[in-house]
Amino acid sequence: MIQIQERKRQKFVTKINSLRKPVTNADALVAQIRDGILAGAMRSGDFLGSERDISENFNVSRNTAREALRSLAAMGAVEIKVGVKGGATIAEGDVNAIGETLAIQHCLSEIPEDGVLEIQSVLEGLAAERAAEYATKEDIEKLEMLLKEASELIDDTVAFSNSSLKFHTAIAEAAHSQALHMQLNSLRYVIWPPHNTIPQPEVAENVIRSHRTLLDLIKDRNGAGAHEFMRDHIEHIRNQHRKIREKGYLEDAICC
Amino acid sequence: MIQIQERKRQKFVTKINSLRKPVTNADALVAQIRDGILAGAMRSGDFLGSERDISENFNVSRNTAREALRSLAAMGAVEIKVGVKGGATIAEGDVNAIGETLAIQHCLSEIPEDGVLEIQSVLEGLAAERAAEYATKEDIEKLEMLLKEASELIDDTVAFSNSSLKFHTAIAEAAHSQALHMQLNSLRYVIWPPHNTIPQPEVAENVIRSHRTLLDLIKDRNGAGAHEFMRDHIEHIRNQHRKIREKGYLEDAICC
DNA sequence: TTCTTGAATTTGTATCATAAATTACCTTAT
DNA sequence: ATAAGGTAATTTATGATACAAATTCAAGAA
Repeated sequence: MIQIQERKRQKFVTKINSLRKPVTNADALVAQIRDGILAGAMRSGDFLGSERDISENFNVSRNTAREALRSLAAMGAVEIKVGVKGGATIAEGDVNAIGETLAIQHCLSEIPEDGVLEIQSVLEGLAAERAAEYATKEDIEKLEMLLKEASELIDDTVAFSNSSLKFHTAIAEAAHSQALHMQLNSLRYVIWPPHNTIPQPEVAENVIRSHRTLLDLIKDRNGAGAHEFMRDHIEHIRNQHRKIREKGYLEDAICC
Repeated sequence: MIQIQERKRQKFVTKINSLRKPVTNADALVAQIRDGILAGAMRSGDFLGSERDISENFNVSRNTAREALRSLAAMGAVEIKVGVKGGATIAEGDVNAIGETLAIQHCLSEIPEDGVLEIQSVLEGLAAERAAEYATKEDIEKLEMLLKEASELIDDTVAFSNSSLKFHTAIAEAAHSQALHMQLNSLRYVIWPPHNTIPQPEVAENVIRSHRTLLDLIKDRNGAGAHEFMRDHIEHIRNQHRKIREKGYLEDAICC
């Protein structure tokens, strides 16, 4: 059943709400459950009951309850299961949950991609440094494996690009900072998709060499070196994107 | 009316979808409109029609169409208006749209706040640097105004804290990087709320002095100086949070 | 002109009904 | 006793209909 009494962060919550219009019943229901999560009164795995339970507890129709649950599901706040023991439960945290939403916002805001790459440069640099400090044996093995995989895919542009992307993601994971991982994960959705092709295998080989150097720096526990190298790596990509925007084409091809 | 034929970024979209379960009709509808946005086929202001139009175009019930629109609205992808010329339109980008979702994910993921502050330190440092480079006369005036406002609110802890938060936000705006603004805006929701009280007016005066110095550096167009000062400023806060976690209390009080 | 009023449209909400998915339990056969 | 399979119960997914509330717009009154 649903019980929301605690309101530790009432003021914060009020502030968020003031930005919206809490007019409809469905919105009010969303707000109440959202606040319960933000206040810590509801945690991952807590069972909210079936749609029928919720609609009765809040004195709304099942439709309204369903709409509220759809909103919460879109935010990654609840998970909904069908069947006998089904219903809504507070979801587990998911570093990918905001990726979609952020990608949409970037599209609709027409945010200059140079600004995104600037942030990516800074954050990936930090990630490389932390990876050099905190990477486990398993992290290193995974990075070696991905590097090997990429070198075998050097002629398949799409597969190579995806593998290369996984390499960057693995570095973010090796940094062992969930916050960093989540932020980078969302930024990646914004930049990579449109330009993830690599026309020439020579370029791919350059990428492999860069990644090789980076991984060696991480294995040497050279945090400052890894940081600087990664920043240069991303700044190189940033420059190529800049060239594309200015000239409309690119002779060198983009890489990861 | 709704027409989605273009699929420039089919591959990307497929990849996102593969993470989810596109089983229900409502989800399929969400996916189609989301893909339209990501592919650039739908832009802010485009009219999607009324719920009735949508339900007929997609051969689903009004209920299903409504649920899809609720999901899209939760992602900030559409805006819904009531009345004669009402219906759903593709929303304008909103730098605050992801704040709520991200805050929820941070809550549910129980992401260590030290990691968030580390990122904040890096990004706010960058923001201060860019602000020193790109701030307009209006930006400077706004910062001066906020600083004056804060100094008058020195005895009202809550109001002072909010004003101080606005100062940081204004710096992010003065950097004139939408990407930076959006990222910082979302991170702020995570950290500030629980600890936004300042017990002692002396501490508030320290804050004012720090912000004064920072603003002067920005006015002097000293990017490197502003960057370093802001990082120290945030790292100071980060250390105080660390003390709270270790000792369970804090003698100095937290500040912004 | 300006204001009011009312009709038309569209979302918000409720209720009822059916299909599909999932679980739990019971039966049956080996 | 145990495993297999089938059946019933629960719950979401979807659809249909109805009415209330909000909003727009235009016609008509002052």
